[in-house]
Amino acid sequence: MSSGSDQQDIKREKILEAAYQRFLHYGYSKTTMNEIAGDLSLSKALLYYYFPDKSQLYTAVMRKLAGEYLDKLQNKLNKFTDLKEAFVSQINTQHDFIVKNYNFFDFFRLNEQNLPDTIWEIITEIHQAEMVLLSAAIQLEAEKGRIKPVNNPGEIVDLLLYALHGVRVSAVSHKKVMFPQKEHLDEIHAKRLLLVDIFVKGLMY
Amino acid sequence: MSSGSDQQDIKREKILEAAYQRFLHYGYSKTTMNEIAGDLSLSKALLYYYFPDKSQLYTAVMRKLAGEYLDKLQNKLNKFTDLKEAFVSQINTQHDFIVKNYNFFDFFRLNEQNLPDTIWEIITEIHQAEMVLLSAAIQLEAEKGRIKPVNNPGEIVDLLLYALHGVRVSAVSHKKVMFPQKEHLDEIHAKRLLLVDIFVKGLMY
DNA sequence: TTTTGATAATTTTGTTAAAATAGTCAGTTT
DNA sequence: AAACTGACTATTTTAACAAAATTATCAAAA
Repeated sequence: MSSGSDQQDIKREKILEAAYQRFLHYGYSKTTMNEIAGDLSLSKALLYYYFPDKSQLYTAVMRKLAGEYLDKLQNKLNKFTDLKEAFVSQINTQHDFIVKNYNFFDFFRLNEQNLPDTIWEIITEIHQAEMVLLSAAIQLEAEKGRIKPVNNPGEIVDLLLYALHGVRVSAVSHKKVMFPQKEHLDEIHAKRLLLVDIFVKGLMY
Repeated sequence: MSSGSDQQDIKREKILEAAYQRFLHYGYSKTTMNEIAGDLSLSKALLYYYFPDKSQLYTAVMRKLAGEYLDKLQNKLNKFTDLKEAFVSQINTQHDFIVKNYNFFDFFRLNEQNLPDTIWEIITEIHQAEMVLLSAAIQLEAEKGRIKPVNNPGEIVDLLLYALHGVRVSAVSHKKVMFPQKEHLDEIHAKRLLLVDIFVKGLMY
């Protein structure tokens, strides 16, 4: 990382920030490279000096957000006292993250099926980081004897994360896909808390 | 239902069957009304005598399938001995149903976002029927004192069904949407069994 | 009442041209 | 040399249109 000069890193950050604001307000497809350059009073060509193309600029922003998200998650998980608390932290942190950056993910809602591979890589990275953190939490809880011994914590975490992912808004607007509507986020959040509650009890003796 | 003559009903059934075969092999968009008519050596116009339009023909087939699915589910759920068994029945029956009719749902995979309302109505009907059956199972189990008393069984069933719905194939092919790939169905099925196992335990004392 | 051939209406597909935007590069500035 | 730009090219998106395929209708026949 950061093989360039400090000056370069600072400019890179500025571009990232300007791009983030644009993507957050207008989404990927309604943001042009010209506009981002204009916001910074730079030429478009300079953007290409710092980033190979538009999608990799978007990806870089996404990567930054992911880093911030994981940092926050890690901080919270450093001081959990029981497993449920750990899972709840995950849900809450993710909820806040989604709410805050909702419009940024327009890109996801539109492309749905065929997101670029780089995006999937980041999603996978996040998923794996969560796996590590939460698996450790399970392990610890098992060692303390508060839940049944688990031979494969990763499998359990994986299952829970996917189950949580599936918790979408109920019958009325059954028409759900991978990305929920903004109005439903709180309802989803509540359901997830309930699921975690039941799930954790299911892991106990 | 069936306000027409027996003859009419028989013909209707034949059309439904021919349409089902076509949809199963080629999916909705690659099936033309001419082809269905051709399979039965009828004129296309006759299809419109029996069904108002193509999408309602598809819907009628779907409705029939849904009926068969729910019948099977109801039969199994009539003789469950504990709650886990009931949930497992649901998973198994649904799994068989999806495997058998996989190609029929091409329509779903393609349209994804904007399925016609009639389709959503059927999905909602199925969901509600499942809710009734499984809620009753929970109620019964609670009365027998095998799980904690539940003030709102529907909420629990709803949660489980959505959680199960979210159980998709893991990290590698993270690229999943509402409809899983055929090769992954068995893996998903196994995960769902595990989830039900934990979930049911979580409902116990 | 059931069925059809002929025909109308609509949707899909393919073509093209224009506009918008992404992306490149020779050359200038610091 | 590193940071930067204006002018350029390449690619993608959009709109307009015609042709083809398909859905849907209907008057008349069986």
